[in-house]
Amino acid sequence: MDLARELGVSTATVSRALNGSSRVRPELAHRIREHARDRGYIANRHARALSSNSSRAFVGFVIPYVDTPAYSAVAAQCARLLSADGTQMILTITENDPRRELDQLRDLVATRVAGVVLSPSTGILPGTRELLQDLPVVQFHRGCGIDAPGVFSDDAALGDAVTRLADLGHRRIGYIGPSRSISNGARRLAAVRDGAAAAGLDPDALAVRLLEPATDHGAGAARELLHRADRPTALVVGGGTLSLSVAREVRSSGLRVPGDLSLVVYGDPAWFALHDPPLTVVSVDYPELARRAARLLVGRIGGDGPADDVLLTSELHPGGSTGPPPPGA
Amino acid sequence: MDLARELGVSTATVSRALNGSSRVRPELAHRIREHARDRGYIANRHARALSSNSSRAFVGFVIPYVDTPAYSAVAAQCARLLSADGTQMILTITENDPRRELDQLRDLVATRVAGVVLSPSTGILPGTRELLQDLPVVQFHRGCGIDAPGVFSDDAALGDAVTRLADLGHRRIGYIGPSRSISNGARRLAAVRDGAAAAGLDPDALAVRLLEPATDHGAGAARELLHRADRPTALVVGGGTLSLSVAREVRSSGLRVPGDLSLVVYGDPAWFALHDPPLTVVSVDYPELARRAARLLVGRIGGDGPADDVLLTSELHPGGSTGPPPPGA
DNA sequence: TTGAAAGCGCTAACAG
DNA sequence: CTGTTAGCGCTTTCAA
Repeated sequence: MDLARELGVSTATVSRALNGSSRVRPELAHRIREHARDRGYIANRHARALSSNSSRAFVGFVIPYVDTPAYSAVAAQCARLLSADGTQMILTITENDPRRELDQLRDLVATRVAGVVLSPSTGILPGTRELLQDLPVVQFHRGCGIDAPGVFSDDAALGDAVTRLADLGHRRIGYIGPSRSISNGARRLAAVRDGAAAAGLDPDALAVRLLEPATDHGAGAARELLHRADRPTALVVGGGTLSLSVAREVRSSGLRVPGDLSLVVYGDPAWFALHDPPLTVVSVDYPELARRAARLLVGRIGGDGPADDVLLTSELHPGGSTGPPPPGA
Repeated sequence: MDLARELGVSTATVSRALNGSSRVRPELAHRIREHARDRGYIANRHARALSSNSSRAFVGFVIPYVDTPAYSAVAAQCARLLSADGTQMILTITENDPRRELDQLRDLVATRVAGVVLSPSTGILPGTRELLQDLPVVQFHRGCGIDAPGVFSDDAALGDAVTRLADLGHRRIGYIGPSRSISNGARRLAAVRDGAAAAGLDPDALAVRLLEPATDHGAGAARELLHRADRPTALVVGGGTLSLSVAREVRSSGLRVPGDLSLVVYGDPAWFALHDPPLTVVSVDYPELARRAARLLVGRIGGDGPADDVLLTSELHPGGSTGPPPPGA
């Protein structure tokens, strides 16, 4: 209104000029924009959102944690990509608590977000499911059973790792990974079992330890496995945070890697290269995962038809931590 | 309006009931809330923000990156703490680009955020400074010259590290850290120099290499230092990402740690414990940093008077990567 | 091409 | 305690 008054035009014209409508005389539009800039005018997004009820001004990004490479990399990328569109990303941490998840989702609906990127918590609530139904959603990293596309890692490289270990002669292979109650836990375990089967090993003969997220850091499971009489000659880990603690536990067990024990971990090869020898790592291209998620969300918001899941190929990044089993075993 | 009609009351009463005003008959209030819940009513935050012009519905969180432990941990904590208040955190990545920073800040002003947590980019723009003036701001990790409190690490442990190395007998100490153009780069260099001086060493005799953020990963600087005729017998690194690449470079140089070279890095001890021997690490309590930042911001928003900077004590986490210099040196 | 005016969904005086 | 009503700052018909 101020601008309109000062320039002797109507608010409608100002609005049109500022929004780049072609239905205003270019010269006038230019003058208005100039004046707005000089005055340091910044349009109120709330008013805008309230008025034109359809906008992609905000999206939600709902994840269990962010202080983990997987999530932080993707959060960063998404915020970056979306901001280019003028879309603001509201970051929300569930800590894997279904109750929080629901509350936060409700808050996001309250700000009428255009869509949501979601990495669901473990025990997703019915109310949450309901909210999600009338919202463009992209699942990411983990899935819950809702009808929305998602971007995931195929985690096939975990299977490759097992196959390769079996080919090296390992017969007692251990696997420590996230619980099956998370979708990616189930997927990773399946990959590992497939890998064993592919090499002619009985999947049920694997020494498997599945852990609830953030409950335990895997050190206990590793210790237990490594102190058994028939301890595995190779250990595969299916989670980033788990990998760190398992690697530490292996170190403190005094076993030599790969002499006594072959070790394959999950996460960022750059960090696991600190280990001596550099660890063999199953990794995913997180920035790419993020790009796909962002693109998918934009598509959903844009009203594109039903989209397919994106399954990114995981990679087995060879290090020096795998070798033949020790002679005695 | 729907709720009001359906219950035969006015919108004002509904609003009051939903906002927990005491000026409505408890029984009625209860009935209204119940009905709202059943209908799945979720109040529009934009309308709310527009109407009651003062709200802490949104805050901005503006940082150069988030896929780095320092920032991701703090982002997570802040989002967590603020969401307890019903405040939504808009995450924004500048990539250390002043232009983006300004744009994003302008967008945040457009959504009338109650305040901003900011880790300024290197060459902050005048326009940015101006925007920041009439906004509750908390600086974090880095500072720019604006009049706003901040939370930082004191980085004094970097100085302790140098002192300790000098006490072990090291005379040629190298330092690789972030450029002085970032405030924490300057602070860390100062800490290192102080540490040298405290041990009776000439600060100017340190072999210092300062790097622009994200331009170079420190490997080059490390290589150069380690291949000099009078190569340092100890190396201190003043940045998390730098530490990783320097550690790798040291590894590939073939020098033994700490036999040939003592090494002190910066970051999360848990990760650097992967190295053999575990590296000595200068670390900061990031969750605590986040808590302080969140608390400070809430204070600012609440209109508390001028607040002081928070300087968190950094810690020297001893590993096995420091020892006396090699006999010959 | 421009203007007048009616909302968007809520809160907050101001009355009663 | 409750209702009426006037905005909050925009966008968007509908006319001109």
